[in-house]
Amino acid sequence: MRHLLPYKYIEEIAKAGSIRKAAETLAITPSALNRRLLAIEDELGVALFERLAVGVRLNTAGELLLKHIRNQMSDLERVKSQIADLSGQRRGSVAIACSPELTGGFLPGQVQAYQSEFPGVTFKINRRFRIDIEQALIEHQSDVAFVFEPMKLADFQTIHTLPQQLMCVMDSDHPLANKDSLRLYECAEFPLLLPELTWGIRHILDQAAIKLGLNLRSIVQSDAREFLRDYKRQYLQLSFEIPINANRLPNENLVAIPINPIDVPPGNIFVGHLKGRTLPVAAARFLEQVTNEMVNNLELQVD
Amino acid sequence: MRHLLPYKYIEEIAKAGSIRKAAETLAITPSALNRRLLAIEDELGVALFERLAVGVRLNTAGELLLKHIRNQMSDLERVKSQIADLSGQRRGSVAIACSPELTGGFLPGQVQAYQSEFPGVTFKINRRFRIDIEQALIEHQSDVAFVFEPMKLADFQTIHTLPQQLMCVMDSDHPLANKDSLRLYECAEFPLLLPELTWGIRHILDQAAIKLGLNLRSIVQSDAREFLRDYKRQYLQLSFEIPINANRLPNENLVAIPINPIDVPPGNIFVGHLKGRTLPVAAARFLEQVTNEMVNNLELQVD
DNA sequence: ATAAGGTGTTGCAAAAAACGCACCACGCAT
DNA sequence: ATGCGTGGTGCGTTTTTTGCAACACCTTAT
Repeated sequence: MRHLLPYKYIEEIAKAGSIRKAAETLAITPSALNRRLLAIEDELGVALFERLAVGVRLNTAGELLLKHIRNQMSDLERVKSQIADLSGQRRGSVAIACSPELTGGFLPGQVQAYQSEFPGVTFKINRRFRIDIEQALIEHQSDVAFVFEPMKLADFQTIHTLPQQLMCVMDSDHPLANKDSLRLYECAEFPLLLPELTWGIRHILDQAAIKLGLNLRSIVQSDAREFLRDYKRQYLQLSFEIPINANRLPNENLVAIPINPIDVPPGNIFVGHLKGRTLPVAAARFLEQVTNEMVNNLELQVD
Repeated sequence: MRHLLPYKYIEEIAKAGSIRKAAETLAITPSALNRRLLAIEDELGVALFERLAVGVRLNTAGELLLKHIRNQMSDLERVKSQIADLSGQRRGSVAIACSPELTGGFLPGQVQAYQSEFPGVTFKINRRFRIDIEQALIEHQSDVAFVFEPMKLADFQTIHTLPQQLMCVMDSDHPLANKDSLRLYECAEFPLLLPELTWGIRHILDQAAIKLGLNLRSIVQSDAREFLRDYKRQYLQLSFEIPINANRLPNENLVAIPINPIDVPPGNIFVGHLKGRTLPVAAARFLEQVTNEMVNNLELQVD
């Protein structure tokens, strides 16, 4: 939409923190961009940016307007998606923010299932830590979010929650491999493969360890899921997973055993979107599909 | 805001039902307006209007977009009001839709009180029947609404309700004037001054009369409050009022006596705005003031 | 201190977009 | 058939926007 180009300009200037840099990415001259900004500020009667020697920075008024701009642009996308939908075609783009715990297995399968039915819909999946996910929604970088143990829920509209009891993953010939359930102190006696502090799994484990007075010895710590997956276990090392991934273990020699809920309370996967927002058709339908799948197929697995 | 002129154009075309007529009120050539419309439709990839021989009419897609446009414009007004507010100045415009029962007395006093504190704020008061008020909110013609006995509340966000027991108004030397409370059959024996069917007061009275099997004899029926006010009572005529107006009777010779709630249940004044909308600062503050006044001063009067 | 490199801003001429006018094709009522 | 109204279009003109260059200012490195 050409007519709300000024909005895009403001957004870009705010992001770049400099008119000249923004002008470069917008492929126009700094002078032209500057004049448009001045024109808008003149119309509004207030400055939107404060001018620094090194560039510009959003004003309070600017922040207010920028929020409106983002809302407005997203809402226009939603309208366009609705319009496309009523002519029979299902098009659009779904931007997903998800915890690193959820990048594999279930979610890709759901995206694939949706896309096989509606090939016109494109997806963008962004891996975000639990502390960053809400911000991604606020900035309208993502339409929907799948978070394991979110930090905040202030601007988060929860659609569905799925409890996940932590599981311990080990080689099938591990001393603990025959148990039905594990206490945390049993795990603590072995070297561990732990994710970074930014992960929800790690957060739950750390809190439990503090409560129980245990010391978890981390041998290898990584924020790359693939690394932990392909790393060959040795010295009886243990790692941890959540049930939604447990039936898709990378190696057939591995087993996953649930940890006793007395030691480690179950975490929750939160599914939702930005509060107060009406989602585009494609995103809403996808969310519907996923929550249905969770209710019908995943919650039964817990039994 | 010059840059969303296209939105204004679409809105005007939809209202006028013809490009040429819209062009006239917009003070541009039909050709220019037409080309802008075509450009927008081209950008969206869909027609927004269906072309008839006598003009144009909104498409389904057009209705969708128009709703977005109205939302967007209102929200921009809100942002502008917020921006003005944080620079200390309280400016803006408050558009009020209110039932004819509420045009006098209380509401003008409230507007006056607010305006004496914030002279920069302008007001628009639109008298609307109970059946039309919600539509006025939906079309963003009004920011806030004061309705006596609303018809629908589907898109209405209620902020406050104030119960109003109907009162009967008569000359101070009327045979009924000494009573503390009136039964409806007592009133039915005298000629009545009734408002139109579109009024909430009339609706309540009619329903009560049907339930009790009474026949209310209307001598003068009018939808103009001023007429009923200035009309000189004769032949022992009675009229009806709600308590919020009862202490501002136009004539000192008149008295207002409550009707027994057994016969006529109390009606309600609903105060609120469009559901899902964030009001501009001025409108929100005004609403705050009015509801405070209602809670602190009016509800006590009932005792 | 001085020079260099960055920032936002502004005159001015060129380019682009929007506009008004006249005109066309079409549908409907007289 | 004949007006009269409608939306759409080609073309010259006007208005707006853009790009270029230069300016004034500040920060940072020399």
